Amino acid sequence: LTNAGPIYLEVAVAVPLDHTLIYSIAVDKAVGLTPGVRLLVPLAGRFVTGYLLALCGELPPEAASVRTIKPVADVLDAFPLFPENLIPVFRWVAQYYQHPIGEVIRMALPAGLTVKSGRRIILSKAGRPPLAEILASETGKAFPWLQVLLEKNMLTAAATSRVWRSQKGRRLLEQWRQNGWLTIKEELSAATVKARTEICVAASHLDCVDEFCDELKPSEQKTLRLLSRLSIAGGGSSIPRKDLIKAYAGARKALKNLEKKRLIFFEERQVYRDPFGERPPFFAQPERLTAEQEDAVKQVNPAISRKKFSTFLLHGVTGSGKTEVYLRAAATTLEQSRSVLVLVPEIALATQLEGHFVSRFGDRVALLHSGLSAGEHYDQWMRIMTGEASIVIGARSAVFAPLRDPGLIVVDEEHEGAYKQEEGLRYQARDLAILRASRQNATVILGSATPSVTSYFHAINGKYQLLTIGRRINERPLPTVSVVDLRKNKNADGAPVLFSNELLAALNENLDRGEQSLIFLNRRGYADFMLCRDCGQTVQCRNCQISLTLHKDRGALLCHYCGYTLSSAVLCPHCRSSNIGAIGFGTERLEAELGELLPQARIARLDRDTCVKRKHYLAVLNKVRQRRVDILLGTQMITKGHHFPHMTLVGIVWADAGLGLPDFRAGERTFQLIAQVAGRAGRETLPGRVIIQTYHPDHYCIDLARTHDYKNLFEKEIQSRREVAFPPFSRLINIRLEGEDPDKVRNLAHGMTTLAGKLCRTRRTVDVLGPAPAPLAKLRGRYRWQFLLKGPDVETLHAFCNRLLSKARQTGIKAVRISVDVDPEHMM
DNA sequence: AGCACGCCGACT
DNA sequence: GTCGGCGTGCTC
Repeated sequence: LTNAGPIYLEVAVAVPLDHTLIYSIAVDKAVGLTPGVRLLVPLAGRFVTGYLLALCGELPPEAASVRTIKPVADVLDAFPLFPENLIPVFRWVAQYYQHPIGEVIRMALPAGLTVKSGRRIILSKAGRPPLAEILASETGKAFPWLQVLLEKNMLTAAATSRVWRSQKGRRLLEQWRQNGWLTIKEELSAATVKARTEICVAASHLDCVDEFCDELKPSEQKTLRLLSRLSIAGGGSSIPRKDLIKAYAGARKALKNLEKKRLIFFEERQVYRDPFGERPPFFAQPERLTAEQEDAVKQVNPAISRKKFSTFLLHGVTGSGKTEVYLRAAATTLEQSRSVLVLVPEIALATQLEGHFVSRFGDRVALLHSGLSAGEHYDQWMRIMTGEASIVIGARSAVFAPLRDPGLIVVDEEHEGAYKQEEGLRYQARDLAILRASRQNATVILGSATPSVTSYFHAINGKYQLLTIGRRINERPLPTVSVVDLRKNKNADGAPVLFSNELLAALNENLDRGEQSLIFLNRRGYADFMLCRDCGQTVQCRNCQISLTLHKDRGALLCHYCGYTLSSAVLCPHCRSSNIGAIGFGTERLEAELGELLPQARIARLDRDTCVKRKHYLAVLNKVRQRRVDILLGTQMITKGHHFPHMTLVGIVWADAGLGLPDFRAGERTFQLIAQVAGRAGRETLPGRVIIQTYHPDHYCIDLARTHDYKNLFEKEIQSRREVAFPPFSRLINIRLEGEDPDKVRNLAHGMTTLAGKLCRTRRTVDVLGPAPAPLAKLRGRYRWQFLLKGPDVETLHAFCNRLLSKARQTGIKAVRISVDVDPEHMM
């Protein structure tokens, strides 16, 4: 380098800033610095984590106006955490979803890697304050944390940060420091996740162990032989010390001696925590493919070999063997020395697919999902980053997996709502999969038995290539579906029933035959709500104004949105009556009632309440597989991905539960749900049967689900979308306002909508819908309003949205938080 | 986010 | 008059 000026770095800081910042670093410190490493950078009087995006030799023009370019404080990584070619993807995501880029990167990376500066209070040994005296005084009452300080002699970083935030607390601390009573230690909050290492042993001369043995003690001989045997079996790699000691207790001492004699040496090696927990079941490769599978593979594989971006929609009925197509495509991709990313909608779901991939590709598979501990997540991430794992299976956030060169991205069950993140960065992982593939010249396979209307629309219009598998493996017929009208099923006092006579009779028959049944309900908890039988009011959450759900296990009423909990032994909050009871139904109530109706049946329940632990979930599924369960009862969770050969009956308790939701996709969702549950019935040699209970037997979604008629459902839905110009005929942005003052929020919502209306008149292409109170009008103590922007494409909407927000900011936005949801899926 | 700066009410 | 509350704007 001719000039010795500093190197400038473009850094995305992990705070809500919508642009990147420029820092400097001395040339000698920049040696080997690559984009993708974390940096510690000064920002407004503190230190925060930043991600290095780019290096440049001279000051970029956009930073010319900056008063002082600060030098980075530290380089936190020796190796990058993500490949450089992901950076354009991060930039795109930040732009498209209108989210700060540093936050985008932070959420893409494994949790626990963000460092920032903090403070800790330590009481001095000398010159102690008269604490006991102070505690009894006014000061003591004002600062309850003084008690902790007296007992422990220090405060944790978290506690200190709380004290520091209040001016009074800060002032007190500063004063005490001047008195010499305490020290305020400025330190970095340690990153919570680190690589785990273990000590491994390797022999210095592996091939001639016997030569040395004569001069060694028996224990040393034995240890050396054991080491050489294991080492050869492991392909010459070093062996964990603990494994040797486990195999031969005398190895501990012998190893020390052997090291002194220079016959072995120790090394520290990074180990990966095993995320699989229980090993997934083994699946053999099928001998042959069906004609339709063959056809799909023949179209996908050449596309993968071409190494150009292309998207396939694989529409295959349940049980048609889509997984085998994924596996063949994955094998082809690996042959090209490229890697594979497989997205699945939920953690629980991964097991089945994971089993197939592990059976076929062994330890080249890495798993990424929220069920992993922070350490496991980090380990998997690093296995992917180093290229040790070339196949990644993961939930939503795995779309950011640090694969250098993905050649294939599979999105299984692409219609699933779980691909949309509904908090913070509101991204659609399926859409991002396609975007990432387009940037990295990869092939995408979107797989589903019930594709989203939008994806299918793109497929028949040539944007994607449509692959259809209409027949199930071995020509197994689809289950017969019957619909039961719940309106005609009431018990003696006119109350609705949970189990119609038809469903009960079928359950009984199945029990007699020794076959398994599945009962599906789209609800959680014991009951929907508590109803006062005197005044007719329900018990609602005081924060969210929605009905509380009764959990009999805990004897508690629970708000499923904010977690507010109340004892279930309540009086009516409106009229103080004690004549109050549960109404509606959830899985717990179903379980209880079913237990009474069919006392001889072995019943198991799976829903999010029982599924917090993945281990428990796997154990229940195993019980079902081993036929130690007659009836499996559950929510969404049980609707997909599993394969139970003896499950021949599926009952859907209340099929139209979702039809009333304020959502233009409600019809599509209901159909998908029914079709997915029905697909669980009769997947092996036994024929399957489905019974749908509903209050709307004539609704087209229910009727078309009965006849497994996806094409017709699509036609009906696309027709109505066209009429009202909803996606895919337009794009949407939902703007949410929330704040503690209901009037301020409502006024701003109206003000912004009026403003948007005025802007519309100049730009005819955008429509404004609303404002309306959000369906959850009050959540976590905050009032919420929203309005929709509808336009021909996202670019137009972005531009419109930016103008609207900047105009609104000029007028003033006070005490209201505005968040933007691009391509909203749920209007909650 | 979280820090500095700046503007208003309640105290010495 | 100052102290301390919180609201606004900027961070390289």
